[in-house]
Amino acid sequence: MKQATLKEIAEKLGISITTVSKALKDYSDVSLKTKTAVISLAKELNYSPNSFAVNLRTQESKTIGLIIPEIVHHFFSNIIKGIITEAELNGYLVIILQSNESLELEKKQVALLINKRVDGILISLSNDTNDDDHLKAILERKIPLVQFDKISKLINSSKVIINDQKAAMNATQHLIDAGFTKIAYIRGPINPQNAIDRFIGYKKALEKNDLPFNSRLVYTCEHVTFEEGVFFAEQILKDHPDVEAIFCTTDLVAVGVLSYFNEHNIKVPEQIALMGFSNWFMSQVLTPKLSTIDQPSHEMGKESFNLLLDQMNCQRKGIPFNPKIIELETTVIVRESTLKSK
Amino acid sequence: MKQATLKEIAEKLGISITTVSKALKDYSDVSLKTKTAVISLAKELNYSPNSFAVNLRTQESKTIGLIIPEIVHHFFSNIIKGIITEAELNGYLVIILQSNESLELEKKQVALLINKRVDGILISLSNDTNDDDHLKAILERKIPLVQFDKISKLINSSKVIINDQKAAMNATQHLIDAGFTKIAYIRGPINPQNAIDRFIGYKKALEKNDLPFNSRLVYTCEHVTFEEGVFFAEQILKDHPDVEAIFCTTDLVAVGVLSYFNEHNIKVPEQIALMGFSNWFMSQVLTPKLSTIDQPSHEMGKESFNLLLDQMNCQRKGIPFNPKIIELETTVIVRESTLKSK
DNA sequence: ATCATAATCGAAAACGTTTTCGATTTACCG
DNA sequence: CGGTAAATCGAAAACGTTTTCGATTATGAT
Repeated sequence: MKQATLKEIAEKLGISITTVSKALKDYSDVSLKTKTAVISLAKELNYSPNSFAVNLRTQESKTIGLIIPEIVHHFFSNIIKGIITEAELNGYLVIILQSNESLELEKKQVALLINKRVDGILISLSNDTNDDDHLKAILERKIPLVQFDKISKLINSSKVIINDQKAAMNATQHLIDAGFTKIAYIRGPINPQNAIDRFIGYKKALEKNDLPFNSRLVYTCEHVTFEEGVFFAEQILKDHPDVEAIFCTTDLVAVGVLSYFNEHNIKVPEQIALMGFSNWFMSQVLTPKLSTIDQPSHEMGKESFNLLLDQMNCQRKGIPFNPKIIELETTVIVRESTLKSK
Repeated sequence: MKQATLKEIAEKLGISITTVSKALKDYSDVSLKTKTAVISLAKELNYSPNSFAVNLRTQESKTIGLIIPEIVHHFFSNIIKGIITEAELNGYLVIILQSNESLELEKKQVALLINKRVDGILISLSNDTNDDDHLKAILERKIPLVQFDKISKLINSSKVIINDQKAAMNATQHLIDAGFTKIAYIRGPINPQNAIDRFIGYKKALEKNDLPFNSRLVYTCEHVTFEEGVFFAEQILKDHPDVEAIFCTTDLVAVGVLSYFNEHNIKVPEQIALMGFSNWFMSQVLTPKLSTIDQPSHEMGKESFNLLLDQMNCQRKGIPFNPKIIELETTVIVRESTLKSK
């Protein structure tokens, strides 16, 4: 049972391919009679256009590429879900690639997507990324591009982000308000913009409250893993036995810290308070429940796709497009791990 | 900066398109001299073949489709990771769709992938799926197909699964060995084969140990959520105050149960033991740590892709292909939630 | 019957590649 | 120098669609 083509329909009906094509696309210069004949035969033969041919002819594939550092990650998988559901609603399919936090792989994947001639690219940069050339290549080819979450400020594309500085400030302020003054910070890697911004937010909150900033209270993750959380928990205790609270760049690291504390009978928050970032599902089922910052991940995915869609539509119509930057709201989620009174 | 084509290269070199194409594909009937000339000019112009044209000509796109019930799910996102990394290594890209546990959407998505003419399809069925027609349509079109995890036995395709019956038997046996006899079971929905098999495994383990099977000890999830775990925890306590252990069809549900117990000061495992299934990451950081069954999710993704690859290769060469079924090993992970002695 | 207009259709080019097969050129040997 | 084999090249078809533009037919008014 081979796939039917326009040619077959045309031959069976004794008309031209052109007319069949036009009938199916409801052109006004086809008579009602032939239209209905074509449509019914097409249905009968279970015709559907050969997308390879359509792609070649129209120079677009209704397919976009998505490059993400890591899929097995509550925050990112939520974003993916937001993107692909929104894409499907708008007739687009999504090719997903995982850069594995490697710049090298990320560059290969960008090249791959350019060669595949996807209609647009969505990207969140890897922790390793300290270089723009591959993103510039996208812009040069005039391929619509949206960056989200981990972005490069220098690239003039649409972006969907949160205000990481403000969010980290709010988190730190919450700790201060809850009565903690000696607050250690486990920060993200040196490259990502959001790790930089969150660190600035932490510092600014201290300044604002006339608390001293001590760089020895800051620990830097390379890979942002559970294991690093465990490791730094021990380290912090050794370096600063009098630390009152720990703020982590992301929930996964906080869970590592908590795991170490639970293992060593250190009471959270009685002895040390703990604050995460991202509101992973698991943070609400831990003992104690983890205070954190909620990021609207699903919405971030949805907005990212819609910005890309806008740009792709402009592209098709030849209308100039001005990149937009969307900043989504975050909220402090207060749970048990930062409540001194308890 | 438009993309270079074979035609442009041919014109600049004063040779035919044919020769350019053959030179780039290292045909033996092109002289070394023209080969090097073509290759160097191609590199200079940054030539890469137009994939739309290649697809049309070769009738394949080096793209496969993946339909999965839910992305935000530790088990499934691990599978996805396994699939896309293995696919990329073999020169394939992956279009991911999420059926949202809905049969209707799953059918639409299968139709979408068929129309897109992907080279192959990987699918894990939704909980709603109690009907085969869309899968049959895939087979009829001779599109390579691999089912994994949640499969339909009636469809003659390759499959990658675990032995759910055995795994659930082992889990139940572990509970019995640990000294629990009155064991409630929170099972998965009625349709999925793996939910059926796990239930059978639970029953068989009871029989084997001459323990009575009581259908009132079995609770059925519709959506397999955290909330259902919470709900059934309360229900079970009400219905069977003397229950000794609860075995859950998946970790997420077990976490719901545990959450309810923690909230109501019911000690696990001292008062009631708790066993999950799937070994989600979070199960090891809960208090108490959750005993569970480990499923090799990453490997499941990898094997699934490789089975599909075998079939796609046979397809291309016209070699007949016999569907294979791979059964991966599971292991019981004993942690705190089932250790009576503690 | 004539002509203008509207309605309907189809030829053909184009998208860019791959591959078959025939044509041409070169090399070599007697 | 003639002839054969080997080396090198290119014309053309094919993949299936979309769209332009010219051709044909039908319609209606005069």
